[in-house]
Amino acid sequence: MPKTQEKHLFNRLSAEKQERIMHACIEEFARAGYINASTNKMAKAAGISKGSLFKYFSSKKELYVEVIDHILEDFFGYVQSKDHYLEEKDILERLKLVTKETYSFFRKKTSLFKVLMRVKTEGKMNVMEQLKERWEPKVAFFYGRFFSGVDFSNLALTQEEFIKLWNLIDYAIDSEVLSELNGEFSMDDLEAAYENRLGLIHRVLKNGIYKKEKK
Amino acid sequence: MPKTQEKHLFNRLSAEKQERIMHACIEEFARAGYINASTNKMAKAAGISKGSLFKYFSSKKELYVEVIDHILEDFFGYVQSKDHYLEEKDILERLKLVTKETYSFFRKKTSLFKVLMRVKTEGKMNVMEQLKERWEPKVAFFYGRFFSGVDFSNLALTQEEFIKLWNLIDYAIDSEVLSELNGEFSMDDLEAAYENRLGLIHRVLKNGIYKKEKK
Amino acid sequence: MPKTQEKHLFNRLSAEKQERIMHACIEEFARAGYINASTNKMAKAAGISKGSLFKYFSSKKELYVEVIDHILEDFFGYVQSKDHYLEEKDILERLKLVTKETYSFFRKKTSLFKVLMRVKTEGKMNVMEQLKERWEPKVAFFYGRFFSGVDFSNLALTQEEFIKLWNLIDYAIDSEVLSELNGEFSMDDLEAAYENRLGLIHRVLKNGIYKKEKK
Amino acid sequence: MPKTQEKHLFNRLSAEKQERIMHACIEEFARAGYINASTNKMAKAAGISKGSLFKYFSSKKELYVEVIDHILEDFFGYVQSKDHYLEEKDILERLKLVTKETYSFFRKKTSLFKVLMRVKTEGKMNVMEQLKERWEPKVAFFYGRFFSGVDFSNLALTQEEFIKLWNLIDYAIDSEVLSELNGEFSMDDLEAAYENRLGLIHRVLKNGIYKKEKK
DNA sequence: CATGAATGAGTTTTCATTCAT
DNA sequence: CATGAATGAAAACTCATTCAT
Repeated sequence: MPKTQEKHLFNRLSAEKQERIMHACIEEFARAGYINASTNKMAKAAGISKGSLFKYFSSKKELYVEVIDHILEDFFGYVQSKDHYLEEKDILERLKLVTKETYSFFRKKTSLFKVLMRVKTEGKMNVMEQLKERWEPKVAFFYGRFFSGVDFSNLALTQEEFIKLWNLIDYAIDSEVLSELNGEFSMDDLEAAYENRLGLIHRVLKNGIYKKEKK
Repeated sequence: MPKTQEKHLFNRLSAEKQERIMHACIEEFARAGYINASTNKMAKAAGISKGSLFKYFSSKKELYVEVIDHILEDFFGYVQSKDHYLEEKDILERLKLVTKETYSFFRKKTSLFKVLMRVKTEGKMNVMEQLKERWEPKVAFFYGRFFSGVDFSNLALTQEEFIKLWNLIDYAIDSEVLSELNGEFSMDDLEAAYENRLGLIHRVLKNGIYKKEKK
Repeated sequence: MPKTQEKHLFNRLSAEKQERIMHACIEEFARAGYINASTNKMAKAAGISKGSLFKYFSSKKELYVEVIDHILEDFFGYVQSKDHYLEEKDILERLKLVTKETYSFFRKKTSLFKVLMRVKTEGKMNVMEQLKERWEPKVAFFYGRFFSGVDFSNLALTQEEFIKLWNLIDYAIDSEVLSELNGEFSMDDLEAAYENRLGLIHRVLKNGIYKKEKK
Repeated sequence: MPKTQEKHLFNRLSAEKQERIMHACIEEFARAGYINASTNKMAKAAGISKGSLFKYFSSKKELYVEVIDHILEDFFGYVQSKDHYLEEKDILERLKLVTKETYSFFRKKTSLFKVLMRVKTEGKMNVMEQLKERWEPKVAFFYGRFFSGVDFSNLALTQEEFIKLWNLIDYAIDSEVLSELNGEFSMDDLEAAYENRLGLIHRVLKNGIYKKEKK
């Protein structure tokens, strides 16, 4: 008795087909957001029938969850593979390196980025509930890696507090950027908007998060 | 004799009815955001006909603008009336006082808060254009007040930078709170979520925004 | 006991007011046609309330009938006052003169003309039934005048046949002109379109389509 | 194997269903004209859902174009199949024959006739633009046939003038008939109304309105 | 298993008509 | 008598989801 029977129908498809479908769905969600995204267009773009799409994912909402999960899998996989930042011991410098990697990942995958930003916006829908279950362990693992080897002795914040702060910063920048950039934006626009804010934030963080130099 | 003749049809309704309609619309916009809000549901909830709703507001977009304007008017009016914070000269302490007033205003008006949070993220729609015209002068006036009498000589940030930072903080907290609290949330939840973050932020700001003491 | 009690409420209004209302209605019907004409706009343009408009005319349809009647009254009155054409004894020449007078009447009253043309188009509605009752006697009277003194001895058609032919010509030109000119048209456009066709028609009326046998 | 894959969804339906839908739409357009025709009523009458109707035809406008195209296809196909009139060399006699065939076609299809009459008068809408593209080549082909073998040497009109005249006659009769017959009319009524006018018209076309001068 | 035609409740908006004041 | 706020049926059109083939 194989225990794959509980698995999604979708997962039994060939990798190529899975990727094709995911790609089509991501593009559509990125283009239009959850509500306005058309499952019809997705099916057409993926070259499958509407019927099949709803066989693979029982509803639009579930599809959304899977799409986001797929993106996160992709992203965390990438970040994990780039761990040269671990050599940098200063936490702020390490943060800058990770941010840079994040850019370089999303630069070629703008659609993924758009979908993720939209998720935050469309928070309400209880989609989020289902997402968190999957999201959190991955995030926890990532944080574990990020902080490994960091010396907290000269920091005024605990690791937990630093994470909380980091989340806030992400949210802040994403949201503000999202409301500044109108719908259509290039990754260049995006990076410019980021740079605009990150300098200030880092300056504030620097003179705040470290213990006051004595004397 | 005021010349109300040119005023909106809506404004001629009894205060009770105006409030009933506004309330219904706010609840619906809070629940679903601009795009998904249903004018049908609003009319039904307000106990008026679809026809009447569109007599009062010529389109869904205009309705949205008026609703938000209504909320802001309400909010800024309240904040303005509470200006004891001006006595506090330290900017961070002053910020805390203002934030506290903000809480106490929105505590009883969770829906207003939700609508405003959504506005920020629905940037795209050209509704925003019309909103900005009305919004910005009010915001500018508010900032003018907030900074009056503040001594910048011991601050490492310009007023402009401070505003930018403040905006980021607002966005950060709003967004994170929004995605943390699922749809239905009490103002207690909200305040708890805020407190959770504000303490940390203020601590970081404190040791960062002031010039390093020499010696 | 005055017998005005059966009369329309409308007819008891001052001549000035009647004219003001009629004018507003005509302009609106001319602008938009029966279906799309807005009774709201009429009332507003006439400076009366919607309620009053529907007191004066029990429905939009009845209003339409009255408006058309008003126009025809106006037109037939004018044509009657210009009877110099009676001096011309040749029927075709007389017809040309009358056509010319028709132009000169409508040139200053394009809206009246538009309404009349539209009536023909929107034939179906049983508005027509009610109209005919009023229309026909006036038309009969007009025809009586038109033919007075005409020598039928050299005509191959009876008076009745000539009238039938005349009607056909009017319909033909109006309809074709209407479908050629797109909604918005000046009286110049209109006259040009007419001239374009009338020459041919007169030639055929005069001689038929075959060449005259020589000799 | 014809490559029908690019064809309309509508064309893939069973002939019976296509006919049922077309019939319902034609009846509705005939009843109410383009603007007032209700797509809801059409769907209901055809026994299909609103959704399906808009799957088959992407908009009301497109539906209208297709309906008219359908009628014209039908009509021109019929006329083409009946070309015995080509044996008649006199143009007026040939015209009579064609007119007779036209009757016999529309006798059983009154609604088709009504729709076509309405099209002519609803000139304004830019629907017409799309229609002309399809209509004109068919009409041109038909005229080409009609005049083939006709001797113009004894005609006082050019072919172009004759066509213009013919159009006028069509418009005249259609319009007058339309306004005479109120909404509901049988094809018998129609033919009677036609006969009533055509005899006169042909007489005038032949000789003009004046008696022939004695030689 | 895959398909895609069919569905119908839903959307925003309009406007002739009524009726309480 | 005059008013004009209120009504609600109707319009064209969309789209996630189902189910017979």
